[in-house]
Amino acid sequence: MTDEAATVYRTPNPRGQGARLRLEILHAASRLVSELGGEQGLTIRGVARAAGIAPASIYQHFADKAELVEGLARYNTDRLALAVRDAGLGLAADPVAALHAQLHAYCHFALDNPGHYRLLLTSRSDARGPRQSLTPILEVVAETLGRCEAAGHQLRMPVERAAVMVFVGIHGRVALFHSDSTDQDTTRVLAFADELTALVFTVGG
Amino acid sequence: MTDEAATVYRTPNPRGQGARLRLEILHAASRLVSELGGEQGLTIRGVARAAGIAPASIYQHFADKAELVEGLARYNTDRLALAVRDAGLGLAADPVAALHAQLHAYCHFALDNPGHYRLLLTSRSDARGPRQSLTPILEVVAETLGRCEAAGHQLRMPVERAAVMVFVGIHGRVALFHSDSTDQDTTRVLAFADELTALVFTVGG
DNA sequence: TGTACATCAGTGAACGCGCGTTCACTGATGTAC
DNA sequence: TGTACATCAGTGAACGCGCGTTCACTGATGTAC
Repeated sequence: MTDEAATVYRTPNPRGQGARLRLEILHAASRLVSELGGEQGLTIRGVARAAGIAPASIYQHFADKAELVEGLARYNTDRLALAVRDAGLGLAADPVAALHAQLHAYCHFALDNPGHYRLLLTSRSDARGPRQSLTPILEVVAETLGRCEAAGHQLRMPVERAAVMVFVGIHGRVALFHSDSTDQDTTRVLAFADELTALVFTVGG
Repeated sequence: MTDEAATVYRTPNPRGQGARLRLEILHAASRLVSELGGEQGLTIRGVARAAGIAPASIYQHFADKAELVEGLARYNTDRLALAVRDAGLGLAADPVAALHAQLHAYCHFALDNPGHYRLLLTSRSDARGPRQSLTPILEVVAETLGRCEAAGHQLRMPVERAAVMVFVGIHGRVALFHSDSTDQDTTRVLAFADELTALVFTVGG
């Protein structure tokens, strides 16, 4: 019997380690969101199946489905923000390089995790919308742009506007990439990001 | 009994006019997509309720749910393409004005019909993706940009690239608008479109 | 050291629901003879 | 002009399904006395 294991009780986590299952659930849900390409079709029962547990077990860690989805969105927003921040770290000396690295990191996350990207832009967590959750990233970009300007790279508009410009444009490009299965050339998305970035400076580069 | 009417047969369309119901179904579904803000939650039974008919009646006009959704996407893509085309019509003398009018028309459609916009960008009609369906619009924009260039407004890049740039950027802005209930100032989206358009020219305007 | 008990991690079975789809039907209207 | 029949627009009732959620439970492990 190949699926005998499935009918057998999962060996419980040691006492006090119940929170481990919470992470396992989030991982399983993440996997599912990746496979499904979004929130649509994501079900409590499906997550339970993917995690190898009983559906009821999920309710020990999430009050309901909405809370699970919200937890998932938050989890992945944090991952994305970290990736962008980290990308600029060793490049304080060359702010333009840092800017490109950060934007490329953003693109890579979005391209490698279509389902999650869609989820964190779609999900309407009651209190804070996606804009709220993406604001930290915008601020990082704005700050880097500011350092570019200070280093003598003249902008065609105020720093904040430029940050929105670049960010929003890249978002559009990524969204189009996701919705068109024909256009699967990652490098073209990165090229677009570079090209758009060049536009906000008076001299491209 | 208030809902007596609901339990009564709809008076059938005259013979040969059965196709009318197809349109009524599409209209009802459109209304629903607007209310729901997207494809999610759109059901055959819900459409039937909204149209005041029996669920089974839908199958006379659409083979299954997928075909209904595809018909809906096509219907609205056509509406959008027409709106953009029309916006530039009386403005052959001033291509820059035509460009702005077209892009504003695009924004207005997207802002006024969030559900439809989401739908036509999300829906994966088996054969042609959204890119295919949006291509005509891109071509209209490219053509107008070409006329701008011919009229002496110098572009910072080839016409096709500029069209993609503007189009994709606006799409990003609109998408962000939709996903952030805080940011409901339509004029800012239009301003963004203008600002982005200015960027692809050597001198803004 | 023993034992009763509380706590913890996790489960099986059931609930009511709305869904997509199918099928044999109804009743009105046109057509052939 | 009458009548049998085909066609058309649309329907009611039922199907099987997977869903979210609840509830009383199981069995292991720690704690109090």
